[in-house]
Amino acid sequence: MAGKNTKQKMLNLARKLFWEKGYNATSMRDIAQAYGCKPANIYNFFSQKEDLLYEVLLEEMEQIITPIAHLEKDAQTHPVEQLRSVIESHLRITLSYRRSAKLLFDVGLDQLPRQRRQTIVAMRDRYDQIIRNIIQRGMDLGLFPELNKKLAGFMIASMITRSRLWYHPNKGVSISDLIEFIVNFSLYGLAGTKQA
Amino acid sequence: MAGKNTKQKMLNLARKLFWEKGYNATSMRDIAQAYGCKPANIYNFFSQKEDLLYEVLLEEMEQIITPIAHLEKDAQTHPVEQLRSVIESHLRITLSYRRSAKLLFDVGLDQLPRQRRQTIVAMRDRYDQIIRNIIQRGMDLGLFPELNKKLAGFMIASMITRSRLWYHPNKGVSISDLIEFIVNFSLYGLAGTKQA
DNA sequence: CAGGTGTTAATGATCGTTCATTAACTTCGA
DNA sequence: TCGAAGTTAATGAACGATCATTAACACCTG
Repeated sequence: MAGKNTKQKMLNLARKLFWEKGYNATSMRDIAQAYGCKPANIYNFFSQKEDLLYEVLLEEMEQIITPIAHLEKDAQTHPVEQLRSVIESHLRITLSYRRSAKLLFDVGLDQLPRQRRQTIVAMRDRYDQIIRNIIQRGMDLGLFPELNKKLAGFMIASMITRSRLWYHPNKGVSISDLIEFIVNFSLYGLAGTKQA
Repeated sequence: MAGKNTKQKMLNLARKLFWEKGYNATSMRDIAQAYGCKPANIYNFFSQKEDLLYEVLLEEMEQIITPIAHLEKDAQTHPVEQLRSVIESHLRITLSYRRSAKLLFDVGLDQLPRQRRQTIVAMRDRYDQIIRNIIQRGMDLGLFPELNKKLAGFMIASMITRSRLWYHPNKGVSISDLIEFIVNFSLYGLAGTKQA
């Protein structure tokens, strides 16, 4: 009855702890204690610790990609508006666990076996591709000069991803402010950067 | 006799392993094996594993800051040239261990006790301050509009830092190319971003 | 001989995981 | 409707592995 609920609850606690303390630094005992049970009990719902990590990373990527998947091939919307959508969506998800200061993603990927890692990496690649497509459309419209799409995409993603490390709310900069800042910075950066 | 040499050699191997595998994933056995000795032997030169980490992070920060320390108060050089210096210096050091894919810095800081962590963080803050000062000079000269220096500094540092994760040489983009790209991207981003 | 360098072995801690067992609750056939 | 059977969730204890670290002891060189 409460089964599905229990599992999701455990997963949520694991996600919280993973982000706060890192994957390896979070023990099954930690997760059990947070839930209020014994470590062994978690194995009724997840067969390995790694399963928890995998589901966390998978859900994270799905949250990031789903809202912008339609931008993969969208010749209608203005590229600038598309870029704003991507940045806003990604940044809001990134900062939704504001308390955390760990880049779970970077470290956690290595803990997964090859197949699972490839699944996640494929999603990340798809994210990168969406950004590059948008930039390409901007170039086609003459909004940006010819430039290296890959590099530009990495720059934008880097600014978003690392904000998790330094951003704190209630310091005069709202998330909306930050979105606006990165959008502007990116647009002008793109517009001015003429290089392969 | 070979004492100083031995210690430095161990430290270099530890640095290499820390960057490649991460701090916690690197055991004293790993370091000992890399050097060709037993784990206990390392304790003749370092009293704790943490000492190795501390020295690695300290040297890293010194390498980053020393070449640009004079830019903290330099009213002579053109701000654009100053920014280029910072980006070039930081990026070259960041990519000097190209093989590594771990952001040792982010994860490693938490492993240090408060005082040591504060030492490192103070150096990082000083780095941030240098960038902000440069941006301020650019604003004073009217090169950039009034903008949030902190945010802008974080953006630039983020692009540099994360390049360690994705950059691979021999893929058509040289380090010089990348420097040029980030400099341009930053300059135009700064020039166009009018926001607090 | 003295001291820096090495070895072997052990310590205590923590980790992920497994196991047998139990309690509560649901299901279902007679 | 009653009770056997099955399922789910929780428990405490233990296993084997690995970790950083230390102690006791040998070696070699000056």
